[in-house]
Amino acid sequence: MKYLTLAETYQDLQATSKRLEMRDILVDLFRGTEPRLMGRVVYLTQGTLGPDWEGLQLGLGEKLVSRAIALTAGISDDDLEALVHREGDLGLATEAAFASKGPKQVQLFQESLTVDRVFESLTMVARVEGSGSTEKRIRLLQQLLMDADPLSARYIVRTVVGKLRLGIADMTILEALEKAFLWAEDEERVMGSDKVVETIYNVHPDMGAIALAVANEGAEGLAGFGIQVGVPVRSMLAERLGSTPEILEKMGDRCAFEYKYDGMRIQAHVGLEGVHLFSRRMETITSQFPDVVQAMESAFADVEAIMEFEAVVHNPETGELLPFQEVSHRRGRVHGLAESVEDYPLVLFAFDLLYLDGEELLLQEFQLRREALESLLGKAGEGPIRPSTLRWVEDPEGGDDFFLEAIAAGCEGIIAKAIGEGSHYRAGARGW
DNA sequence: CTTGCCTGCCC
DNA sequence: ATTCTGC
DNA sequence: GCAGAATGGGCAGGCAAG
Repeated sequence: MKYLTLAETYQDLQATSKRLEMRDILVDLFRGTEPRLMGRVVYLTQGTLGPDWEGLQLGLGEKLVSRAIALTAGISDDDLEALVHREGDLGLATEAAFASKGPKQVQLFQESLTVDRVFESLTMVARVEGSGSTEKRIRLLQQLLMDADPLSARYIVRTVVGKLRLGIADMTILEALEKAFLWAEDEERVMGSDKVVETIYNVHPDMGAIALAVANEGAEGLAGFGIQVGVPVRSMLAERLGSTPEILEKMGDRCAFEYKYDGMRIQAHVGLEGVHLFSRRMETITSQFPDVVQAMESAFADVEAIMEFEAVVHNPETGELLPFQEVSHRRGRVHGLAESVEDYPLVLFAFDLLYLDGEELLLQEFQLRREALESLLGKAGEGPIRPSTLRWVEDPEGGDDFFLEAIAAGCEGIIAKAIGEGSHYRAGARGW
C-alpha cells in the first residue's frame, strides 16, 4: 500500500467535520487495506508506532523536524518559519515548500513511499539513541522526506510532531473498525450500538494489535484480548462539577464522596510474574518507583490483582500530605533513584480494584469493588498502602464538611462516585 | 565538566 | 490538567 | 453529552555545545 493512499484519506477526513462521514471514510480505508497492514495503518492514523506502554518515542519535535525539512527542501530556517506563519502549521509549510522546489525533482528513479517504508523509517528514528543520535534522527527523517511527494510530506511531518489534526482519534477509529469488520456490508445501525471493539480496547489499549486481529479473523480475533495482569486498563476519569445541586443531579441522592488527592495516579498490576506500574496515560513507569514495587510485593504476595492508587509525597514525621509538585520530582526519574525515594517518600492511597484472582471486577457496582478492595488491603497490614478516605453519603448537602476536611488534609477537593446500578468502572470515560 | 535547548509526560 | 468547538 | 483539538505550568532526561 502506498503511503500516498493514506495521505489522501487523511485529506478527505480533514475535509469534513461530520463524524459519521469521517467514520465511513475510515471504514472504506480499512476494508481496502491488506489485513497484514492493518496494524501499521491504524498506528499511523493514531499518530503512534505502538501501544503507549511500550514507550517508543520519536525524539523529534517542532525544532528538530524543522531542521530536517529545511535541509530536505533546501531552504533556510527563516524561510521555513515564514512559510509556517503563512500556511498555518509545519505540515502545510512542508507541503508548500516541497510543491515549489520539492525533492520530487530528483525522484525519477525512486519508488513512491509505502506504508511499510514510512512505518519502518519512523520506527528506526525512535530506536536511535546515544551520542550523535539527534543528528542521526534528523538524517533518517530527511531521507524519508526526500522520497515524499508534497501531500505525503504534510502528514509525515505532522505525524512526527504529534499533531495530525485529522479531526478523528481513538473513538472514531474504534467505531470504524467495528463497522468495517464486524458489520455486514452495507449494514446500518445506530452509531455506538455495540461497541464490541471499544470494550476490548478499554482493557487492552493496543489498537494496532486489535485492528490486525479483527481484520484477519473478525469477531473471533477479539477472543484473546480480555483483561490481563500486565496490560493496562484505560483509566476512568473525573469531570469537574461546580456545585452540590450539580452533584445531586449527576449522582442521585446517594453516592460516595472521596478525597481527591493531590498526587500522581498509578495503576498497579501484581501477579505471579511480578509487579507492573502504569501511569494514567498507560505509560510503563515500573522502574521509576522501586519503593512502590517493593510495597506491592510485600503487601500482595500470592495475589493477582489490578488496583488503582494515588501516590502522594508525605512527611513521615508529621504525616502531612505534600502537594503535587513534590511527587512530580519522581516522575520520569532514572538517576539517583534511591535518593529520590528517600527525599520524596510516598503514601499510596488505593481507590479502586479492577481485577482480583481471576475475577473481573470492572463490571461490578462500586460498593462491591470497594468492599473487595478494603478486604484485600486488610491483609496488607501497616505500610505505605492505605485505603483512600471515603464517606458513604445519605445527604449530599452535607458534603461541604467533607470537602473542607479534605482541603485541610492537603487534598484538592472531593470526588463524588455513583453507587448502585450503573456504577461499574467506566474505563476510558469520565464518570466520577 | 557544566549549561541550556529540546522533547515528552505528569497535572 | 482546563477550555473551546462542532455534532 | 461526547469527541477532538488547543493550550498551560512544571519537571526530568538526553543530548549538543561551550
